[in-house]
Amino acid sequence: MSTGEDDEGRQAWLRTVAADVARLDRSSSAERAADILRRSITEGALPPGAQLSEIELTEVLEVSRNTLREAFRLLTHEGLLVYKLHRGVFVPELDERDVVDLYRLRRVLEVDVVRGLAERDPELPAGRLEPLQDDVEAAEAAALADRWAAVGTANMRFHQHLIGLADSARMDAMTGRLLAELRLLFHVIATPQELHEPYIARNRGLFELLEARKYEQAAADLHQYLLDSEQGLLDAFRAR
Amino acid sequence: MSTGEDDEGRQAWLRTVAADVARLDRSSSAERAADILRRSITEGALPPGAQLSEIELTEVLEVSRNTLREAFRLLTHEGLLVYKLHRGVFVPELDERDVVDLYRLRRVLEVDVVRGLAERDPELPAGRLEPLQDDVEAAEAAALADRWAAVGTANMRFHQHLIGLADSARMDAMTGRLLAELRLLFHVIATPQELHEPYIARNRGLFELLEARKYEQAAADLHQYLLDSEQGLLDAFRAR
DNA sequence: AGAGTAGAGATTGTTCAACAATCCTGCAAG
DNA sequence: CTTGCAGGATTGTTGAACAATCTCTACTCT
Repeated sequence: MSTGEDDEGRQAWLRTVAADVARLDRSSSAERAADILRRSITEGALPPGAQLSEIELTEVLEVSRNTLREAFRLLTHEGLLVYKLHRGVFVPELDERDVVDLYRLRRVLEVDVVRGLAERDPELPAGRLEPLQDDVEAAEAAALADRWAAVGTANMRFHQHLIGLADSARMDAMTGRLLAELRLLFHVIATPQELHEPYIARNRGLFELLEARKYEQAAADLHQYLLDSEQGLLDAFRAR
Repeated sequence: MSTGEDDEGRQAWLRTVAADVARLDRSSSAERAADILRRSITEGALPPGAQLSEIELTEVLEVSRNTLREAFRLLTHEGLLVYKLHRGVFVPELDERDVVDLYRLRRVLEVDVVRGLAERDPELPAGRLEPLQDDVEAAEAAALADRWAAVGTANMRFHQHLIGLADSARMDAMTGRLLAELRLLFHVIATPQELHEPYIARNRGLFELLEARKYEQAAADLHQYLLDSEQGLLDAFRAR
């Protein structure tokens, strides 16, 4: 390995490796258990209101009670579980006020990210929008296959990647939480198709505006997009 | 207690009591330990970079290792500690990029809250600004007594209460985290006076604008306020 | 019959002791 | 100066035990 090569590329490579390493030595037991539970919750196997028995789960997940409780704590702070003292952990039951709260934050964060792109457009490396494109196409493909849960997932990832453009670790973390909670809300909806379908095309529209660097219009569109999405969720909620 | 009294006051009272009860049956051990550690960290007794030994702390805090680890998890998700697998927990060392990241979020959230006040001004109950006034006065009093750490605390509370005006549980939680991390940054600053002093008057100015319902101007002021504050922190950082 | 209550059983909160897995230190060898 | 290898220290995880609290049933009293 020669010493005088370009520093920027080397730095980028170092970060990639560091990220890989960090992914490898995941604190295993507790986080592995949390991963499994997280999927069960976001995919709806554990519906809102369900209680998670410690004894039962120690057997299923094959971890000790202490480790399981650490997994609970992890998920608690992601908003996917709530603790009730001396009564156990439950999958939270979100209501319409949570919808309003979540969408308010989504609007603030996402719209700001898109607006902020205008200022730092020059320094934005090429190919930065690729993850967004992949998500759009994944959603379209899933829709054709009538897999509406997968459509919802792809749409979520689209927004997560959108926030990712801001290069803010804290925004990423917050968005992860917000979207996880949103998933919780989706499970009370009977017909996921009409909930997700309209936003496949709108995501593509948004992506194309970003690609064309029309950031201000993209921000305006996104704002209305999120208002509509919120309204749709509220309607579905009241009709349940 | 008569039955026909005004409902709004009663609702408010019920919430107060509920909050008190919730505070009482705090999951005790783990959260109590976390409280102590939190104060030690935010007050600087545990400086950034310090490692927290499990054995040592079990003796000091008089809790078991398992409970202590749960306290660690709590603080980890507040951003006040970081886990390094098989190496222990550490007080994080934030750098200039974190300053930029934190302030970006502060600007987005706080400015949006103030802007949002314009729309819901009518439904805003009287006395809602009182906590802000208290914080302003506390800061002024602490400054007169040359207690600059207390000034910093009061200024922090001012912003926390400002966010509180939005009635968003998630914004409150996020702000709590952001401000806690900010406190971490303050400890690398040698002279807290020049860092906090300018913002006593600016907080009062902001409060008066809010009281006068000049929300748009308040938002603009706050935006610049936070830009200046960020710059001050960055300068102090580079001069360390 | 219905309301209130006491107690049994189940679940969570917390502790302790032990062992496995990993990291850090210092030292020797190349 | 780097590499490889003990040995000691620290963390990760487990299982069992006991205390504290909740829930539900059955009973008593009016």
